Amino acid sequence: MLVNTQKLVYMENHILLVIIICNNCYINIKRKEMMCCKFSHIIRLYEREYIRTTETVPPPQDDEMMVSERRRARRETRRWTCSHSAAAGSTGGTVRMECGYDVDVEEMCPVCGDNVSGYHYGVLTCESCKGFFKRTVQNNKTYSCVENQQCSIDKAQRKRCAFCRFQKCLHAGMRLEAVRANRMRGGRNKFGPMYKRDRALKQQKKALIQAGGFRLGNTSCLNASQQKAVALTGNIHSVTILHGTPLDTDQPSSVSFLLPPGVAPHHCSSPSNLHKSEISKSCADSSGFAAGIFIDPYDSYSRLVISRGPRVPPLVMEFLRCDPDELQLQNKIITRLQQEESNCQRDPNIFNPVFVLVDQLLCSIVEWARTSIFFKQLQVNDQMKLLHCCWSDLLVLDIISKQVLYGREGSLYLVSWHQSELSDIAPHNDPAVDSLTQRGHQFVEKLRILRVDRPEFACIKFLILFNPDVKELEDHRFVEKMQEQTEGALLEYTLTTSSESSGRFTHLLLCLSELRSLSAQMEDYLYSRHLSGALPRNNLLNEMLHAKHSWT
DNA sequence: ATAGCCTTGATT
DNA sequence: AATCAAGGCTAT
Repeated sequence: MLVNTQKLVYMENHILLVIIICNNCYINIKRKEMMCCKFSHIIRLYEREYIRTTETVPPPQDDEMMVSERRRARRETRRWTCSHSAAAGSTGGTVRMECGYDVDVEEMCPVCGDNVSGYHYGVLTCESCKGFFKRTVQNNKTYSCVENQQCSIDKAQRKRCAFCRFQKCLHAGMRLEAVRANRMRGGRNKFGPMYKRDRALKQQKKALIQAGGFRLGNTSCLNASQQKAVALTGNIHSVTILHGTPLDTDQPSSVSFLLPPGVAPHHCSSPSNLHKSEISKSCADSSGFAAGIFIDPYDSYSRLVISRGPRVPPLVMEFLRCDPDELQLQNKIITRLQQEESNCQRDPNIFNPVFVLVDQLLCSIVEWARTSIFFKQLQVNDQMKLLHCCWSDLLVLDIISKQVLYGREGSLYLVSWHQSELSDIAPHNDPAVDSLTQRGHQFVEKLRILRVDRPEFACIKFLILFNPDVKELEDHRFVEKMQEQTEGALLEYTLTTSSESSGRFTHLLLCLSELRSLSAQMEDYLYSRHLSGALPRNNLLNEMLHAKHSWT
């Protein structure tokens, strides 16, 4: 396939990664055509830009390494403190504060506020509460409270009321079943994955706080209550994590059905269905960075922020910020459709607006991915592998989410100012298309009933994008970690918006499986059209189809 | 009884 | 081999 100048001029309005993806295909398919100098020039431009963007973003730190480093620091501090206090003849606790050990608010024991020493019986706690919980459970102790069972438990008073201390342990999430009946030493228990997930959640918060620090100058500008709020979010919840796409048609050759004026998006009643501009505004309201990071429920300003809607976890907020501006997207689609139509005036039969639309959506999806948080840190090879594997899932999700968020029943929302009747769009006799549109329609209805909102769609997009099952990734660990963090963020969000515990989260993951099945069907259909020569050549859709099938 | 440190052993 | 969350030991 030849790259012509017109195509490149057209594409420079879009994204350089599109060209890089084409580049990959050229390497695989027709290496000689890579020698096109204009093309190579743009590749170089992209590479320069890629290096520039990745160099400015610090890589996320390995959470396990951080935990082990912190522990080592604690151990050293403890030793230092002990020797120091022995020499000074004082108790360790106060000296520790003076020795310069960076007291991390996130390391406070949820029971007594002492420094945590690691995960114990399901929760990050201090050594003393670990021992207390163990003794209580192992020896079947029963306590009683001489007051009104509401004793305050802190480091100084934790010995005063064992009853309230134990209650607080249970309330913090410490698990009776983690104390071994057979008293076996060593080894690991079934809570390992839970600890891992909790670490991922904490790491996600840390990454965002660090990112916030870059913009704010220094995290030390947080006040005490803000820091405390950061520390208090993110307890482990006992959840079951389940691990577990269309509407393309043969069209009459005209874009007229897309162009008339008039219908504004609706179905945006939920506070979570904010458009990007609204999200930006909400972010600007909160220290110029992701709203919700520094929320303290006891602070009056934060209460004001909270009262506007559910607390959106910081990572979800970042995902929302990555969402492309819907209006700009629509303008691109219209411009491209008009452009393609005028290009095809001599031969109207070769112009198919739906394929142009799908191709343009694909371009936008790739642009979104390339500029998105974390994804842009990956090497280009990994970016391409991930996109080659998930483009159809993202495409279907994009179309489906538009129907759920902005569409009307019985209509197909394609651009904001016009909703076509399904019957206008799909006058066909192709059973494959019928099946796809029917499945797509049912799926949209299902998601409408579920009231899936923008933050959830944003998370699902990243869950699709960071797929650790993609083979031969150079940085598989990073992708895996991002998937975990995204899952954690989605879980956290659903827990704040839904009363049904982790049920909604599980439900959304099941929807994701359904989406993948739908997208596989769509891809098969598109590929069959591609083989029969019905798809226009020289576009991204073509490249994607080709790339995926040349891999598998 | 408490709590800081040590030992153990499955998992990575 | 390193990790780390269990249980164990023991000075207070």
